[in-house]
Amino acid sequence: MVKKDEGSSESTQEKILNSARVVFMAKGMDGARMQEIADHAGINKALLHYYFRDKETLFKAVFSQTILKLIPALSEVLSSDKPLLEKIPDFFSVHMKFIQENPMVPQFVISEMSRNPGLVITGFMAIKHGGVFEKFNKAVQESVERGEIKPVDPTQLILNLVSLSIFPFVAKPILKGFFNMDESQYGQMMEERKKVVSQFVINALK
Amino acid sequence: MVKKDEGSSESTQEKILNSARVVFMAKGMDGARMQEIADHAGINKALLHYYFRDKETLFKAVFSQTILKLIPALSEVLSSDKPLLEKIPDFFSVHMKFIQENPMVPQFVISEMSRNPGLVITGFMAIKHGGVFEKFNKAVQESVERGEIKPVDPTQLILNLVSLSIFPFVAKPILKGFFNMDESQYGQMMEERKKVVSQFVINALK
DNA sequence: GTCTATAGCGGGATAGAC
DNA sequence: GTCTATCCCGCTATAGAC
Repeated sequence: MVKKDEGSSESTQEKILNSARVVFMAKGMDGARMQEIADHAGINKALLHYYFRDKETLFKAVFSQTILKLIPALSEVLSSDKPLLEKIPDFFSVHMKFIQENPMVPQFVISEMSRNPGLVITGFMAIKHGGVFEKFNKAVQESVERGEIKPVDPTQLILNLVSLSIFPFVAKPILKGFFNMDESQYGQMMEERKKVVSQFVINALK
Repeated sequence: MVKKDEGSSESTQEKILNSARVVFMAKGMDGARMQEIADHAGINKALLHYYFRDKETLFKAVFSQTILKLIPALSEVLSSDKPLLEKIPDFFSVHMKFIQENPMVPQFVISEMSRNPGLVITGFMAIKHGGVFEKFNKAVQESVERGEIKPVDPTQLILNLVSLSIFPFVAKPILKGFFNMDESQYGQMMEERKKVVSQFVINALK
């Protein structure tokens, strides 16, 4: 809708990818229009097809780029060398910061999952091969053995961490409407939430 | 794709709504095709438009029907008269059971939120006017005063409850792929989760 | 109420000049 | 590499017979 990149120093390819990211995230694969992406990039449709054969190709390029951005944020804290209980606040801090800076990503990933699960799964396999998960499993196990935390299934714990940090962003429009918050009140609540939720999880574990 | 309702005793209107629900949930508003809904209902496109003027009208009918199904499940436990700590397992049991029986609902709601936030927000206002939230607030406050639980922001607590129960369903394809689970293993994990997550929250509160 | 047939157009993709 | 012009299919929606 709005031209953004006129006269910038980005390459055309970069302009297209950035514009496509914005539009795909806002409208999803089906809702997005090649025309709108072209307009946003300040070029025409033909040139879009010159760089990316078709819509599907462009979408996949954007999607894998997005997933590759998400994964380091997910991995970073889980595989650090800190004791488990200190990882928790770090996890929420880093993870929620990433989502605040890329607010459309979780919703985008979740929405496109039902359209093309294979694409998403392939993307997330990258984490697995990094060994992040095994490392975290071991840290939990050792922490239990040292009596620092109650026995807990590491898989369920990760699910809890991710659930608690992602969901409130995904449900943002519902929350804002429901609690009658403006943007700054919502932001304040999410900021508060980083602390609240860390303490919540630590209490549950100790 | 598959005819389902031939010779059934449902009214045509019911057939349409049921088929539309299935197709819209699977493909979203943009991805759904009127032809597919017609096929699924065993009628033709023209008849679809006879009952529902256009696609938007049909979609809204399905959507509000869906929201109205979700809300009682959300409200039921929160506003019961049980002590707070007994509400927790009830909440997860009822809420997760609902989602298991209507697995596409959360993803549907989340996906369509970005397309039309107003529609979703209006739907959820029904809870507010039921006074469910105030009742829960009060229950938390009293429980804190009686020293049964640590002080906690009721809003954040609800967010925690909903996050913990909804997210693993929304992210189902990722989880199945990531942990390499088949359908029955996934189901078993979610069953296990009802207990695990109740205990997790109770530990965090006490 | 239910059907067949078709209008009408939005939008992805391509031809071809520069 | 970038443009204008256009094709053409898919899909919503409607006309009109029964």
